[in-house]
Amino acid sequence: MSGVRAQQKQKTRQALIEAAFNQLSADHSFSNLSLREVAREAGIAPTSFYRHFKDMNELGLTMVDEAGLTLRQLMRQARRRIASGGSVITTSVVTFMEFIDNSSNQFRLLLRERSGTSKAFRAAVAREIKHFILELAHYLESETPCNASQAYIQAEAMVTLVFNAGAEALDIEGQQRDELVERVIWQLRYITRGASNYVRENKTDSA
Amino acid sequence: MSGVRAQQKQKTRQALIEAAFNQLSADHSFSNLSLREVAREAGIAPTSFYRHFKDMNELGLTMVDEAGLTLRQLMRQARRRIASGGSVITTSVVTFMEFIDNSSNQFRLLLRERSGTSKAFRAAVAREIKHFILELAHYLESETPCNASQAYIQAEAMVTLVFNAGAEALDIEGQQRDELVERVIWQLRYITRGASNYVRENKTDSA
DNA sequence: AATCTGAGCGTACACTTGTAAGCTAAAATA
DNA sequence: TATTTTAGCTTACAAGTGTACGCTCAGATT
Repeated sequence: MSGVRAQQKQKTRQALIEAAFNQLSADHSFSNLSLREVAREAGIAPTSFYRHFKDMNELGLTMVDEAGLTLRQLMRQARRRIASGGSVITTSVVTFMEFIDNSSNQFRLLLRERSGTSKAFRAAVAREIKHFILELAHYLESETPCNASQAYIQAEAMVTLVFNAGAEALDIEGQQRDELVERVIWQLRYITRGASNYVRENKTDSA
Repeated sequence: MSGVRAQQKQKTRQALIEAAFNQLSADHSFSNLSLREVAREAGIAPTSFYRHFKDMNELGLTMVDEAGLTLRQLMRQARRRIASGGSVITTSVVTFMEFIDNSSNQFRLLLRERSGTSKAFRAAVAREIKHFILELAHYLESETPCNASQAYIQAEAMVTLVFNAGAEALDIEGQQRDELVERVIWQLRYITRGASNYVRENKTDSA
């Protein structure tokens, strides 16, 4: 059981995943991919595809998982940057924009399948985004004065805004892009300020 | 030139548009539609399709326009409700949720093509949403103390959050749905409060 | 060493797709 | 009334799709 065989299998499996990601672009979504094309780019016969995935859906869900993983790694990186003295909001936004640029196809997959035609896909993407929100909510709850519910609502809004800004960023460059980033930063500030303001108000009420 | 001919043409043109909308659903997006299927449902031969549209893209852009129209009508309705004494935020959100329910396929089209594979589609949807944002920004600027830039940033955030909540609402019902609506209402309040708070601060600074 | 397993292949088939070409007949025009 | 226009039709084709079936032969197992 040296695993020469299993190793090779893993390799072509990964080749399929990468082939699929490579074929994603601004004008090619996952549902546009064909099993045959993916197999061709991965260098195997169409029918060999089935040795690795039941169908294209299964490939797709695997890809969503992989994109989610990238996203979580990104979060960790952002946290590190913040810990070493960056502004929370700006650092988060800038880090996310790097994700858009460096892993645009991963992001595109999440973006599109979030509202795609497969319920399983939508659920998978929603799960990944929820991770994101929960982590942020946890951070907000521990670092700012607010309860769990307020933290979650706040985090959800922030993630939604950043994610959406990312989507818009895909189509623009240069100054327009900078303006977009500046706008979303202000939007996050509004959220933060508004939330903390309501918290203070509640405390006054109950005092 | 009684127009019997032109009238009939308009009728089947509309039949094509409606057939296409009817074929949209939770698990059937515009890019899944085929010219033949649409023609079949509209009751004409596949090749007759070309008497009305150059290709499916042209049909799609027409559909986006139609959905945009529905959206603008919705805005007018919301404004009427607000004028007759409703809470701005709650009324807007509730009205939007009615749009999601009553015209789900129109909404689905905008939702999906916003991040779809055709740049023309994305631009068309972005344009419709921008109308929405600009109208709201104009309202905010005239009814609350803030400058044009602040109003726009605020309006953009609010529209993004409501639009996104709509997307999530498509997949859920009942209590979860109510909770979602409540969350987005709070998010809008945070935005409003945060923005007005920053405005006050600026005034204090410059005074 | 003998046997089994399974990743990858080639062939084949039944479908669906977009659309080209040319016809028909009814409405519009002159 | 004679002519032109055109919405819709039928037929036809080439291209691409998913996948069933059965083979091979290198690696794993016994």
